[in-house]
Amino acid sequence: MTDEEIHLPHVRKPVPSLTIYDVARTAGVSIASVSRVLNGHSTPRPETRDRVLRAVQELGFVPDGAARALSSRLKEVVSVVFRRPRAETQAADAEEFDDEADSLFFMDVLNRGIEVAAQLEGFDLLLSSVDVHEHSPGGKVAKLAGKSDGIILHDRVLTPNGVIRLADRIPVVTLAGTPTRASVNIVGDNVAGMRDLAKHVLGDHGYDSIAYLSGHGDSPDNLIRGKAVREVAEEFGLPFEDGPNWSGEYSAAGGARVIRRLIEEGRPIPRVICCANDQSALGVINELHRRGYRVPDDVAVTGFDDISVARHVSPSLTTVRQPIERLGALAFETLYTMISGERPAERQIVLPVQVVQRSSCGCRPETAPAVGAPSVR
Amino acid sequence: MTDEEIHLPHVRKPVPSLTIYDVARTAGVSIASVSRVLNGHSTPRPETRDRVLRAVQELGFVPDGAARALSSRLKEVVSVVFRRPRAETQAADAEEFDDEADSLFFMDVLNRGIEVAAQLEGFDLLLSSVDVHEHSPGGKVAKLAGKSDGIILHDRVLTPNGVIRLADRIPVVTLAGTPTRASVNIVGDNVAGMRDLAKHVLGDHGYDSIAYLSGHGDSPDNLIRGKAVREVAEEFGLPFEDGPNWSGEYSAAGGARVIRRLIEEGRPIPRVICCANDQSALGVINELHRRGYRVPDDVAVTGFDDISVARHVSPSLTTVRQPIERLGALAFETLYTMISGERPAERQIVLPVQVVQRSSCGCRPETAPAVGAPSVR
DNA sequence: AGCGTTTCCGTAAGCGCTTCCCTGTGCAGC
DNA sequence: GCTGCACAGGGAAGCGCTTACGGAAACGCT
Repeated sequence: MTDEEIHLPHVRKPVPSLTIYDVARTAGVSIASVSRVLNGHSTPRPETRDRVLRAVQELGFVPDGAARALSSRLKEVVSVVFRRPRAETQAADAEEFDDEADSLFFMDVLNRGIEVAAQLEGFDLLLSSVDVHEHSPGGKVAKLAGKSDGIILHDRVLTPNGVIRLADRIPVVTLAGTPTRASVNIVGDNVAGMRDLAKHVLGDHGYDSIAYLSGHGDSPDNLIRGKAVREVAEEFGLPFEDGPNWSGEYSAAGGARVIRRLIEEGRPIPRVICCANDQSALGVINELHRRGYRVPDDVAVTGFDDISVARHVSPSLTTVRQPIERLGALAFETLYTMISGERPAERQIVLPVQVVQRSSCGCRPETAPAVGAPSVR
Repeated sequence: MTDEEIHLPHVRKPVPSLTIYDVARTAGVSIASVSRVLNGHSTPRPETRDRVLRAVQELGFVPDGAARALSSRLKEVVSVVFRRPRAETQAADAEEFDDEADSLFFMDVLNRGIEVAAQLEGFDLLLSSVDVHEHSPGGKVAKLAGKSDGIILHDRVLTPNGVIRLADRIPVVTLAGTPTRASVNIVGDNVAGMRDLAKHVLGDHGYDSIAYLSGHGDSPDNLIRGKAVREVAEEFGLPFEDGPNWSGEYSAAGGARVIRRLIEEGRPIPRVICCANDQSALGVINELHRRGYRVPDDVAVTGFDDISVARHVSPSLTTVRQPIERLGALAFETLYTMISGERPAERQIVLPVQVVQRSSCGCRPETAPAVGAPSVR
């Protein structure tokens, strides 16, 4: 008689999972009452209420989200879409993969901000990435539209036209993108932040040359930041560099690569390197150290974002703090009002940012109290 | 007569979004045929097929996920739940918040691994965090169960009993947790990894004392790692320290705090500090530098996980590489087989890890003037 | 007591899909 | 020309819930 699992036929749901009918039966009421109790509507009599709740408790009932969504026309889900560097986890070159992957750090924090804000309204996040080489991410994103009440698009997921088309079907908010007639864009104040930072290094420190190590070429944030640095350099009448040779792709490996090539080709290193984000600044600093350059004594380096490790490295990183989580939260909140049927007040919301002066620009001596910097070298 | 929107009563969906009926009408077929075409079932005639696809294209139709899920009993969604340090984004102390938040780095990478694997099967991730102070996360998690086909639980979300209760209703996989009779646990080989690492610093380098800077007290990973270090220390007959004074809470700030107190209280610093993860190791190293200690010359420090920044800091961090993304992918794959109705082969899957020797243990001279491979070893 | 209100709750109609079942058509075989 | 069969595709049921509607019960008032 020991015949466990002889050949049970690949079933979906062996247990026909309990429904609201089961609860109704157990409680001796109608399904309508169960629903009302569960949703706190139209205050049922306390006694009925108790009966239902007891039945729910006893059976361990959890209402099916799909059925609720279908019926109430609200899924309580918003999708978040971002671009991911590589298609496969099992990429051949794991090292390379990791390096690319770390450019996602910023997004992770952003997503967390969205998530926390969403929880407050009882919404959950449907997270989805599209491959950076995906030709038409439109299809994938459309599928998500079917699973959610609204969509938050990170940088560079869809073209402005794609965004418009999507936004006709479902509320859309973009992060660090560009606003369209149908979607709202949320962004940090790149111009003010980068200008302040550039003015600080050029003005306060008086360095005599500067470069912008760029992020992804098609990222609006990147373009704007680079332009800001250039403009400040011109205002100061100082030499400025950027372009294809200065493409750090937002990653530590990318930043290091730029420096490596620079040195190998014997080109001069500018006195200041303004990086598009913190990750690439980390790579730059590390590579400079490797080659025997001192930061900030020989070269000053700055970042952007103020990710948490920025203050835990030596030299600690001078950067521009973006209210990352707040950006995410605001994205959700905006989307939420759109889902509720209101039309958003503005097409774009710009959040203030703030220069954070640490050591890598030359502001603070590295090892404050004691022995000379044992860190760097 | 200019009475635009006199007082339209807060509608949900002004546009009664198109349905499969609209497509059917446009294509001149029945909804059954549309459904069949869309799902590739029972090969309809090419001509019909084209008509339908053209209609879909023309209208920009996207099937409603909730309706599909309700009908087909498959949501194509898995939930991922993790603990989040603080409740509110707008926490008063932003600095503090960030520090806590960076302990989430590991999870983000893990989640990415899950996500990529899920995409391969057409599944999406429903991301949800529970507050670390939440008393009974069971309710929140139960709600998620209603929205998904399976659940992946990070470290310390539910008690083993809670996991069992949940796993009776829906497939559950835990990450770095403990296996139960109904759920599967996926974990890196903490014991082997930590033992190898400890043997390396104690054996190969011959250091004479060691401490374990712990992570969260109730994290299984943390407990096991600490135990491994202790055992190796005992095998070598060397002094070992851990305990409440050595609680780094997995964060850079936590690691720094431990060192700060240690120094302020004038207690001796062990020759080696094995940290529970990379983040806290970063904090430790930074604080040691601040106080004038050299790493690895005065104190050797190691991490765990091999997050990407580990090789972009100076000194680069000796650590144990976990196949983080692979862990996540495996979690999904396992969950997927469970959702498909198969029972998992094992209650627990342990993935191999690997010691990565860099500078912070004393292995490599810091400023390598060389050009070549800055990578692993 | 009689009537109008209000409250509570059951009935049933969907929500937008998938899929079973069955009809209608075209075609091969006799 | 008739029967039998394969197959494309339509009708309709049903997934598990919310909610409009309306009946019954309970209450307040004259």
